[in-house]
Amino acid sequence: MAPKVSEEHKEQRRLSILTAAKEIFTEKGYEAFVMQDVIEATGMSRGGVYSYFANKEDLFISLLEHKQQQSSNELDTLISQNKIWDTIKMIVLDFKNAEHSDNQFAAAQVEFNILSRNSSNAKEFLQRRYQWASDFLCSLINEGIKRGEFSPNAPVHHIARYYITFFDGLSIESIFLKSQELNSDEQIDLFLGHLGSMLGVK
Amino acid sequence: MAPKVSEEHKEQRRLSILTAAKEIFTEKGYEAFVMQDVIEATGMSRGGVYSYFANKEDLFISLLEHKQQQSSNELDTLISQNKIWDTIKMIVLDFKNAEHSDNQFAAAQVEFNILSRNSSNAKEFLQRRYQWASDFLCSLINEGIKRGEFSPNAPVHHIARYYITFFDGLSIESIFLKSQELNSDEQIDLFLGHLGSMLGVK
DNA sequence: TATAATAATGACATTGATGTCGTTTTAATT
DNA sequence: AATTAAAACGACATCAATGTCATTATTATA
Repeated sequence: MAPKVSEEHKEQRRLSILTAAKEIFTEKGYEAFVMQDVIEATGMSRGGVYSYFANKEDLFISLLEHKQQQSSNELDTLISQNKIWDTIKMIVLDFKNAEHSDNQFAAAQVEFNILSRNSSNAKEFLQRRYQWASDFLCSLINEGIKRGEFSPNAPVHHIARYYITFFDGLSIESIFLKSQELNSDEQIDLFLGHLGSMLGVK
Repeated sequence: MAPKVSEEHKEQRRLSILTAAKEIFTEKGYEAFVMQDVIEATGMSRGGVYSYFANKEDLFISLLEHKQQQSSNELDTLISQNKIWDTIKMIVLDFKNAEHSDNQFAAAQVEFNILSRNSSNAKEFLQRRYQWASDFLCSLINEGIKRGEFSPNAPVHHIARYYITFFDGLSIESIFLKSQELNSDEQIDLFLGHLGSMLGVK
């Protein structure tokens, strides 16, 4: 006559699956991840997990959406309190100091991008996500222009995409190279120089 | 008392497997490729194919080695007949005009890079290969310096790696985006500008 | 033409992951 | 305490791919 548990409880469950999944995706990457892992990690049953997420793809997309929501909020406050160029530098340099696990998860994401190219669901999601990232960067740059910090010498959306490309490239390579073989720090410095000159930072 | 067939014949067979495999890797990507595909495409038997290549990984690595040998020769003549900067521009701009299938194969390569991060065999191969590419670019730049074409404002090997990173990034993105969504042409132009300025082209 | 070495075949055992579904358990309501 | 809606369980059928190996076919030599 009544639902067995509260919405809250279900949300809790969902979250605990997502949390466990994130850890496993980070550790093993996307392809190697199997549902069994999440079943063991949460202690739930096969059917239980499947009642929350239809499959691995659904699980991963939900995870990305969840993360996106979080970081979106954080960024808003960051921007309101700092110069745009300082914010950008902060984000970029964060990549240098990122936890190993952050890089590992970024790798899993790249892997997902690639492996999902034949899934129309995932592809649509990825295109939206790319668009979102690109738009976000554009709006960041435009805000900088409005505030008089930048006068770019290339179309804003090209700069934004160049930015994304560079970090996608770095993400892949960090998968199979140690950061000193890759010279990622130095590459990031070079990139930051180019970014500054494209934006015409004053 | 005699081997059944000539070395030539075996080499021929090997080559025909590689050729078929390349086409399939291009079409389907690395992960989706299964040995059955190559068996059907060549008309050989399962055991036959396996007697030439131990598994998918072995097949793909052999394919890359074969390709590398080919392009290495082509490049040598290119360099001897042109200015280094013109050669570099040619290579970069080739990316713009590349056949769709070339991009597709590049995507399969990126996929291989990522999926093979837990295979020590493949990882070692990839590290060697990255080193080779990086060294090749370095020697290209150094030749340019010797000829008085360049005076770079950053360490040569950082420039080389930056180059590789950019194209790796572009390869990934071209997997799930059309080139006009990606603005790959414009990104390449931006990149070429940065490359020119890093190299101090005269 | 016989034979010996080996290339080529394809059926098969094995593995591992997936998603489903009939059953059992649980807890909110009466 | 009894009822009942639905949450959770886990055994299972299914599928797809892998690599092996006993058998068969082939061809260069004797």
